[in-house]
Amino acid sequence: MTETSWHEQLRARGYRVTPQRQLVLEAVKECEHATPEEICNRVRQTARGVNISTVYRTLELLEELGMVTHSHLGHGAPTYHLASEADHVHLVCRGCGEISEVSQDLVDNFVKDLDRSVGFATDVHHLTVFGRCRNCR
Amino acid sequence: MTETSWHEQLRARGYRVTPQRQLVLEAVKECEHATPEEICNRVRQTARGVNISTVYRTLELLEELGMVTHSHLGHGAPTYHLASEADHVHLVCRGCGEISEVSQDLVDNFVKDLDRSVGFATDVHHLTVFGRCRNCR
DNA sequence: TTAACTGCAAATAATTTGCACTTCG
DNA sequence: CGAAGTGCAAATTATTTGCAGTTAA
Repeated sequence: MTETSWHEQLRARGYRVTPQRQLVLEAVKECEHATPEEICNRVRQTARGVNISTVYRTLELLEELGMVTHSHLGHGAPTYHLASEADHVHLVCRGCGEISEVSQDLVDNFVKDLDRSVGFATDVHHLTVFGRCRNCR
Repeated sequence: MTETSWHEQLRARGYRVTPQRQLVLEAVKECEHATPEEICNRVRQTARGVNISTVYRTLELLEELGMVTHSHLGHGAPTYHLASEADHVHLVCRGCGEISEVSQDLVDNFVKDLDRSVGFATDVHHLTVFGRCRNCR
């Protein structure tokens, strides 16, 4: 999505382009897998800060617009990342806590099976698999 | 697991068998997919109540013993169920919110693929798939 | 008897909300 | 100008913790 296109997308829906929204989106781009808190801190490193409430409200909006998605990678807060870069599935190791990513190809068959057998359309972007990595099993 | 065997399992590890622990386990059995809060309320319908802290502490213990597991089925609190009945994977529909279950056979291939390609041992009991069900897609 | 357990109240963490003030368009 | 957005502080929700009193073994 180009810079101007998401601005227009916002305006078309009656939303406004504000510095806060631009900063939050920037922060999501820069630090993949960031919690709302982390995004807030990141933005605060710039001249202009943002309030944590605004971060939550903005992430909700950006998610509604389909620009970002979130995953639950552990017990704590969810992590956000660009939807356009969410072409992978997260593997979370319960042993060392490491988060790795595998390409979507690996889940294609699984997704097809779910569709065929129960008509379920999987949201692959939101798929997180818990278990143990090669080193910890 | 038999009634006595888990009592022994507790004692063998220096833990005690208390009425609260028995009641919480009962509640988990009775209401599948219950949050800690719901479990607490369930137990409170009996003569003896339990404190919510005790519910949390007990669930943690039972999970450590491998008797219960939990899933994150939505934004709220996690839901607990018997490990022995966790032979299924949860599908959560973003449209109607319905939670359905599919047998583990369906994910077998996926699990094998993950193992083969990256050596990851999937915890199938904890796998939750978000998406849209047949009616809502 | 005594270490483990529980209840209670207070602390923490994550998130949401009401409202007065600010700003984009 | 006026509706949309923001900051701030207070409210909520989910969970954890310290501690003094209780209980299983």
